[in-house]
Formats: sequence, C-alpha cells, structure tokens
Amino acid sequence: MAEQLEFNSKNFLNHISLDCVIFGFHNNELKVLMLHLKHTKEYTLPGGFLKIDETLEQAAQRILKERTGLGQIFLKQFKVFSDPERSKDNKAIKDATESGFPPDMDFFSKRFITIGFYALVDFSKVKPTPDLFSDKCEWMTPNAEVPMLLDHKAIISDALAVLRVQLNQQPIGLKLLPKKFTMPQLQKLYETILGRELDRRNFQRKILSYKILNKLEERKTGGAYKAPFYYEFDLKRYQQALQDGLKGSW
Amino acid sequence: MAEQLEFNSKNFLNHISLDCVIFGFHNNELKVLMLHLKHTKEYTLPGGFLKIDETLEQAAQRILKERTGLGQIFLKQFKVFSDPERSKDNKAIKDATESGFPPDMDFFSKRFITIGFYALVDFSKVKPTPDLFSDKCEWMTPNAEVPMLLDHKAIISDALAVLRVQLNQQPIGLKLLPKKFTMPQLQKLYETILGRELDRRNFQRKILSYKILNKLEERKTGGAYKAPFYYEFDLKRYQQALQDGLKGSW
DNA sequence: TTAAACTTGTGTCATTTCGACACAATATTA
DNA sequence: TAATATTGTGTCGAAATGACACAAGTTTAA
Repeated sequence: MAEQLEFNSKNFLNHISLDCVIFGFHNNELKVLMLHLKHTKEYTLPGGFLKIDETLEQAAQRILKERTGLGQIFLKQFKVFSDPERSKDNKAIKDATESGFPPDMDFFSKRFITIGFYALVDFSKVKPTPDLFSDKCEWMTPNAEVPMLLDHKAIISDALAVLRVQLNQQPIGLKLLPKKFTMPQLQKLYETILGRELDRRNFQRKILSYKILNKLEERKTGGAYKAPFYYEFDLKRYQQALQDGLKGSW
Repeated sequence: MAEQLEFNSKNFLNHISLDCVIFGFHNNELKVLMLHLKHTKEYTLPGGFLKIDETLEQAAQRILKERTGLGQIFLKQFKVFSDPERSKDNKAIKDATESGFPPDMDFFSKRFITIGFYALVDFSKVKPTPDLFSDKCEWMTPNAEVPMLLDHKAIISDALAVLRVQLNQQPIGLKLLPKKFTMPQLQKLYETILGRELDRRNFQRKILSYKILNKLEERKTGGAYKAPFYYEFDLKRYQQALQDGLKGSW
C-alpha cells in the first residue's frame, strides 16, 4: 500500500481496465475470489488498470498479488469486453467516494474496455485480502446469485466456458490442485469444469494413459472410508503432453 | 471514404487499436490479406481504432468491410498485444506524413495496445482494397519473409496457432471454403492449418462421421485427372456439432 | 489410339480406445 | 463386529483409429 498510486491518467492508461477471474478448488468445489464493496454491497472481480509502462500480464500479476499474496500466478487472457454501455453507471465510483477516496473523475468517468483474465491458484495458499473499497474478499461459487458490479457476472460465465474448452490445452489440474492430491479429487475437478459426471474407472484409465501422473506410496488418511493414494503431476511429462494437446475429448 | 473520420481522440479511444489477420484459402494454400505501405515499404495487417461508441467487434467489421468489401465476416478476438515497447517507432506515422496526411500526433504518438482478431473469409468473394497510406492490398502467405510493421509478424503467427487449436470448435472449413468444395480441398485446408499430412481415406471417413457434410451429385470438372464430387456443409448439423466441439482430435 | 500416370472412391483388417459394468479390498460408522 | 461407503483393479463388446489395397475415372504422354 505504501506506493499506492492514484488512479488517474498520469499513472494509468485511459479507457483500459483488467478483471481477473481467480479460480480455486476447495471441498470438491470450484470457487472464484471476489471482493464485496463496502457501500453499494455489490460483489466485484479483482481488477485494476494498466500502468503506463507495464504489460497487461504484469498488471494482472500485480493485481493478483495484492488480493492473494501470491506471485507468479498462472493466468491467461480470455476475452476483451468492449460494449460501450458496459461501464456506464459504475457503482464503484460512488462506493469509492463514500469510502473517503473520491476518484479522479477525469479518469474514472470515461468509457472502459476491460481485458478478462482467468487465473488458476492453489486454494490453500491464497490469503484473500480486501482492498480499500471493499469489506470482504472471499471465495464464492461461480454462479452465486448475488448482485455483481457491471458485467462481472457475464465475465465469470465466459471464463468458465473458456476453461472448459481449454481443459486439454492448459495445465488446469496442476495449477488448481495442491502438490499431492487423490484421484477422486482430480476427477471431481474435471467433473466440475465439464459440468457432468464421469465414470470413476474410465476416468482413471484415461488420465493415467496420459502418463502425466506419478503415483505416490502415501495414502490420504483421516478422510472417510478407504484411504486413496496420493498422486502428483510429473511436470516434464505434463508440459510435454500439453504441447500437442491431450488427445481425445472428455 | 466519404465519412472518413480524422484519427484523433475526439473520434477514437486513445491507446487502443485493432489488427485483423484475415485468412483466405486459395490454390490449396492459406493466405493472409495485407497492406503495403507506400513509403516505408512495410507490410501491415489491416487495422484501425475504436470509435467512441462502438464495440471492438463492430470496429473490426468496419475495418474488414473497407479492405474486403464484405460484411458480416466471421471473426474472433484471439489476443491482446500490450508490450509497452510495441508501438514505439511506428513507421506508419512517418508513412502517413509522407503520404500527405500528417496524423494528429497527440493521438498517434501515444502507447497502443492492440486487440488481435482473426477473420475467415471466402477468398473468391474478397475485393482487396488499399487504404490511403498503402499502394497494395494483397494476399500473402502467412510466413512471408518480408518486412512487417511493428509486431505484425508475431500477431500472424499467434493467430495461426490459435486457429490450429480451435479447428474443432469453430466453423473454420465453412467460412474459408466456397459453398461447394471437394473432399481433397477440405483435406488440404485441414492439412495446412494442422501443418502435417493426413491419410486421404481416414480423413474422409472421419469428416463424414461428423455428418456435417452433404454430398452433391455434381462433380468438379475441368481439373486434372478423376473428377471429385462436390460437397457442401449442412449448416444446421455443423452448428449443432460445434456446440459440443467435434469429438476426437486430429 | 493406346498405354501410362495420377487422382479419386471405397473397403479391409488388426490395434487401440471407449463406455458400461462387476467384484474384491479397505477404512469408517453403526 | 457387521454394515456401509469408497477405492483399486479388471473384463467385455462396441466404436474409433491407423495402415494399407485395389478398382475406377480422367488427363497426359507415347
């Protein structure tokens, strides 16, 4: 916060913003990290603006670090939202004002296009951190029926759709799960993203056929019923396999 | 041209540009439509800026119409290029000046991020049309070894990579081929995009298994050797099949 | 005019993958 | 200690895949 810059066109490019859909996986459910605005009570995606000397990816990493404490996060641009009407009636402005941080209206009142990023993080490593305008930073289910800022609901839904399509091209399991995980966990992740159930035995056969997993000796104890084995990703093989795109469809 | 607007921040949003990689298929080769700058002799992608009241997609359609004569073109955003250095030393400025259209430097000298689109068109329907700053508008091979403006070479190469990945999710054949086409043509298109050869008989079996093609009675005459049958896409089935993504990989 | 060259149309066959399902093993719960 | 739920592993027929052969049609060369 020490070097918090003012949001104005000296420090940031006009008209351009970023919004990040940060996915995590917990209790066998896909989650999205969101902020809750103090006054207008709307939920918003972590987002921000582009400094005059940084790339969009750098800006996204900067924003993600502030909300999660993590660096080097896996992220991908997935769509630019450019409807001229989308940034009209931005309640965040009102909220900032009421929070005691009246924004530079010459910057804020302009039309914005926003570049949508999705990020994949290890849920257990994130320390959700609100910003100056929000009273909460918390994990939500992607289709939560709560009021959201501007078009953020559509942004989340588009991110999910992209995630589904890119399941075989991106290291989605690797980035969303902890280092050690069980086969049922991995399966639930796939099922959640795909939105349908998979046969347990066929799933295992197929995912093992990619040869991107190492089976560990250790079993996951403490849970209910029979203890499943832990697996970890074989980084080199995973990277290699993604090059071609994992064959077959789900 | 009648209502050609001046490029300045009254009419267009600062910092934001678009570049379109327009793909066509001709003589069994994939082509990209490019402009050739009159004075600096560099090739550039058709591009432009975002008007204050239009979406990026509308802007892209506007730009495409001017260069191809076509409307309702199939296009997709694929990536935003945001390196702060990318728009330094923009030779197009020099070129515009020498062409007798000195640009509004308050607009042009700023840093630009550019939204990359790819477009798929029926080669035979395009009327390549140069703009005020270029002396040629012509089809080139995507990896032509010619000087290109800024990072346009990288933009093309990224577009091709995206095209490859999206071959099973987008109506690529439908948009790139004429209404009637032969099986060898379709295969060549797939081979070109994938960058490798496919077995003629297996290709036919697989593509037919999707049931998105209608075989016509007519054969393509005039060519060399045995006359192949014409096919056309079954629009409804194709659209439906793309919803799920064509199963299997190539 | 005829044969050679080349492309297209169609089919076969062994192998691999896929979808549906059974059963034994193991840990917790009642 | 038995019932219950979950995990580990395997089987089977159907479907998809990769490699390849041969006949038929059209142009080209002799």
